[in-house]
Amino acid sequence: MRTTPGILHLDMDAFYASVEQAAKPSLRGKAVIVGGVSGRGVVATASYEARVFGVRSAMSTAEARRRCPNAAFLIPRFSAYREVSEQVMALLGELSPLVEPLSLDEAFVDLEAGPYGAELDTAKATRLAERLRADIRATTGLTASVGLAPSKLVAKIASEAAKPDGLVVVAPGEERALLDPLPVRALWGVGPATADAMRKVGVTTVADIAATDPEELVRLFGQAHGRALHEHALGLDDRPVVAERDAKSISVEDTFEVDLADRTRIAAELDRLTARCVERLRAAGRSGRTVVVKMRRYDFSTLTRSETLRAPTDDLAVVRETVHRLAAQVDFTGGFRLLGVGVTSLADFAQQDLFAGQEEVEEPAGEGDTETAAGARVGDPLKGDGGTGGGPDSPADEAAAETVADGGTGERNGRDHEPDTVGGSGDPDGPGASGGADGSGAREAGQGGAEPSGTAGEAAADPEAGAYGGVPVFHPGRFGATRWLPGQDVHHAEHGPGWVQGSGVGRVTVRFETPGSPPGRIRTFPVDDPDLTPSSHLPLSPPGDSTS
DNA sequence: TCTGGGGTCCTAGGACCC
DNA sequence: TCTGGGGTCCTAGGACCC
Repeated sequence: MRTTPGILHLDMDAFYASVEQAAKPSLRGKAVIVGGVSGRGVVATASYEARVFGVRSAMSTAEARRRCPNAAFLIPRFSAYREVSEQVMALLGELSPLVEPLSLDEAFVDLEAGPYGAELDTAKATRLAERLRADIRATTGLTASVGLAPSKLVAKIASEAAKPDGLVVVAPGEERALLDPLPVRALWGVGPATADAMRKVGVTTVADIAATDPEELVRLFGQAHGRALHEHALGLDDRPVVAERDAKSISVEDTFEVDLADRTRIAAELDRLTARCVERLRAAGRSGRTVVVKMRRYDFSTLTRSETLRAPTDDLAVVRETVHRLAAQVDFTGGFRLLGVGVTSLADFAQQDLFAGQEEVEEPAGEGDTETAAGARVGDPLKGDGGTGGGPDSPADEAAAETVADGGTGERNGRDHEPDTVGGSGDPDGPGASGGADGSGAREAGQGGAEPSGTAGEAAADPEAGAYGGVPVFHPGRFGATRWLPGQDVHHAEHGPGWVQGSGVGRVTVRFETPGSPPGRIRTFPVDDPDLTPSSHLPLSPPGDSTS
């Protein structure tokens, strides 16, 4: 346990909503709600002005509209948030190389690992935190709350206590004074279900948990959770700050405004999701071995079906076939409100295309060689061992494989009926041919994207923004209709930059203002006005630039 | 007009291996 | 042959977090 409050937790205040207020002068001081704006949307972030009316994160947008009908309801603009986030994370990086981002607006910093680590005491840590908050305000115009404590657990709770725009320092030995009176929900890992179970046995505060027999907690909440709960309630937490974490899964999902019951439509949506998922997989330079399909029914019951391939893949056709095989296992009666496609058991294929065509692929010798991209992608599937005890197996050798090798495991999931599972398009050819197939696969995935745009950052942002609105990003004239989403950045040939305030009945209302301008005025146009185009976000101007 | 999207971690049971 | 313990892999579901 540390003897200084050397762990810092930073949490930006009402982050998305605050960025919107900074970007849109007319919204400053007003209720702003960022999230899904469709019928099934939920609130991502509400400004403090909106919270007065009881609007909270994760509340349905419908409920938020009831509580705060005059708020501005905006779709999230992730590319703008990402830009601000990078500025903030850069400031954290000046304090220590050990920065662990939890999301765009939250991070841990291990101050002891940084340049001030040696001289660190409570007073020094406090000065660093105050300077950080001032720097964040100076460069972004936004406020942040900070917790300083000897552990991650307490630092996070301290930053929560500091909100908004505050700093709370917890010196070693003071942890329990902060924790004891808090409701159990304050502890990390205590959600609605755990809190409910605790209430039933008379445990409502963190002090109550601390006073409970750990064995009782294990009985109620399982080995891992039970133990952690007791330790955390005592303020004990020695988890380190971890800078780089590799993603363990990549997934995409869409909720539909109306439940989908039609098989053809569902298949088409699964294809779209698969393309997005594989696109992101490849963009990350990864490949995955387990494919997951997620389907949520009208009653919110959720089912998942997964299949583990014999080797990792990033091949669109392979993933698509697996997805359809999995979907075929479920009963479509009643339809689905949500469909999702994911890939887990990720492996690195970061160098794949750099060495395509150069790298020798020695199939027989390539036992588990994940360094050789093509070798891993092409050779391993043909090996077909997959750790299940099966023997040699390849698309070309299907019959032989069935009789010779795969004991019970191969049959168990019925995969052997589908020799294409791993081998891609069933191409039994050598590595060279498959390498070529992979190249075209990459192009295919790229073209499948909504907006083939220049940077990886943009490509990543677009699907997110599109998903929130429940429609793809705006395409002029596509399908003969246009849809403008509230909060969206636009540019008008005559009036310049602005943002969509609302649209309907063939008209779209735009407010023309920029981060550095005074509050702007509103104008209304036909939705198909050729002078009006979507645009990328403008950078936030430094505070003080504004004339307002 | 109840309940987004992208993740992580844990549990439990069955199969299989030694 | 009728009884096992430990370990790993796979699958499904669920709690939780931001």
